[in-house]
Amino acid sequence: MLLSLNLESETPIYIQLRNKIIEGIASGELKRGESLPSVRALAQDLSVNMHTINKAYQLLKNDGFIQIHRQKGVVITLDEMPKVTEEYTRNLEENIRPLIAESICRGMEREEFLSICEKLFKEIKKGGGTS
Amino acid sequence: MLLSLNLESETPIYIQLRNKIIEGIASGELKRGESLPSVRALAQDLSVNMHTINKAYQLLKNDGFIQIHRQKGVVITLDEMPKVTEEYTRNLEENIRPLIAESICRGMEREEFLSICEKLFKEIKKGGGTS
Amino acid sequence: MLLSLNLESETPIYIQLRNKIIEGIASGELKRGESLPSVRALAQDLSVNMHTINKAYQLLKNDGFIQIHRQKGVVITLDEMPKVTEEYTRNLEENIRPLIAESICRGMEREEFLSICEKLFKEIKKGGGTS
Amino acid sequence: MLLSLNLESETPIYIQLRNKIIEGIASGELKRGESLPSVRALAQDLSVNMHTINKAYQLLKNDGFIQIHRQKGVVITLDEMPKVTEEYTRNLEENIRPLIAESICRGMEREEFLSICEKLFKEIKKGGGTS
DNA sequence: GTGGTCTAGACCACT
DNA sequence: GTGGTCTAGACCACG
Repeated sequence: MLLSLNLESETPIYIQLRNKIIEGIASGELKRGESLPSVRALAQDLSVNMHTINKAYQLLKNDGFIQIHRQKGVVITLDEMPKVTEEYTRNLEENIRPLIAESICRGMEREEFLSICEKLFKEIKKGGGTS
Repeated sequence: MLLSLNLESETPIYIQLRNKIIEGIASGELKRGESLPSVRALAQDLSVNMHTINKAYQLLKNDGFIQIHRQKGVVITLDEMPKVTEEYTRNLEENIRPLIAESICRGMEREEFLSICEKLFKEIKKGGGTS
Repeated sequence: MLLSLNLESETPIYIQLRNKIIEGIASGELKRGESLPSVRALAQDLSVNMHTINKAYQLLKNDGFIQIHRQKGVVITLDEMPKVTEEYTRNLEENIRPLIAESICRGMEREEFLSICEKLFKEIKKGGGTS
Repeated sequence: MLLSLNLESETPIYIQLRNKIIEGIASGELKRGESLPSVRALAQDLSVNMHTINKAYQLLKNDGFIQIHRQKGVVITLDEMPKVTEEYTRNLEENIRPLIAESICRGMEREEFLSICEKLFKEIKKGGGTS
């Protein structure tokens, strides 16, 4: 799996990293039990600070996407994937809401918005998208 | 228009404010040419600092949602609202993409995601929503 | 002479006004000895504050473009027009310099810049341009 | 690169700063990818407030002249420099127009004006100029 | 009274 | 140590 970062982005690197890995899981590119590079290795690979990688991994672990074993290293969770909790949905809505509001202001039709979402669904499931 | 802020949120106050105002425009609660409170007045109202309000206003001005009028003060833009530009769409996709990816991981069906979007569309257009 | 103002512009109204009048003189639309509306009349016409008009007139008077008589009112100067002083040139250069610098950065050729200037010269002398 | 400010000038400090940096880019003194001092360092250097420097940097970032890089700090943009857009040209003309109008009033010949521009072009490209 | 500019100093997130 | 956010309070230009 290729991880590309945008160092000028406003999005913190560790969040970008988290998102890429989640996208990898979503696309099926990263399978349950598959192992991820060690903090050190990945840090060197991407030439970013170890702490940054660590932070991303901790986030993913706390959400239950990955497991960190002393010896086996970092692997995509073997347990169940996290579910759609009520909290998650609330959070999701809170994140989408302003995006929809702005789209409305700019005159985007509901259908257009939805079709963008559909497109992204397909793109991600196919493992497409480098962004 | 009632503006409520969440001071404990991770989202910076000025972003929250920006979003609320955009939502107000989207819902039709704020109409073209309608004036917004002065920087100082709003600051006192919300008990936050003048500069924080100003930052939100500057953002909105730069995006073309409001105008800072020499005489009338701050008003919702009388010119055309900003459009759906290519850049906006690109940005929008970049913002939605990780949300969709995570939803997929958590096993949310495409239909469910889309129906949440539809719900939000309705909610906003009706001027609903407390968030 | 039609004076149009842009109330959302960053340029203060009284400066805009000053500039318009100077442009009127440059184009020949306003001739030596011609009279300008009184402060009150113009203020009402443009629906701006009297102080604003006054400020513009004072600027023009101080630079020697107009004369303000108790009885005859405001007229384009009957004396000699102000000249190109050393101070004026220094000032002019200071104003153009950053514009040229930015143009260079953006890859504009010297010829293009000069031709824009030539175009403006013609436009103004013909009394063209509403901007 | 030596940055000198005029604290008594009417031009806000952050604009002066912006202009100096753009001039530095135009002259070639500041090259693509070259890094600028940190907000705090420059603030101390010039004995102005951090926020003032920041404002200048934000302006330059928004226009695409610099990037604020997560690791390297502030650098002259590595991407393409901003171009001569239609909007830029419109703006430029609006800025030059009153300067030309006044020059005409004062009896400056078109040739003289153009030769001043040419002189400035040369001066800037050579990295000259103290202003 | 309005926004624009500037200062001083604080805390936090990120690397 | 970096930029980002926020506060508090001051002065000025504009209308």
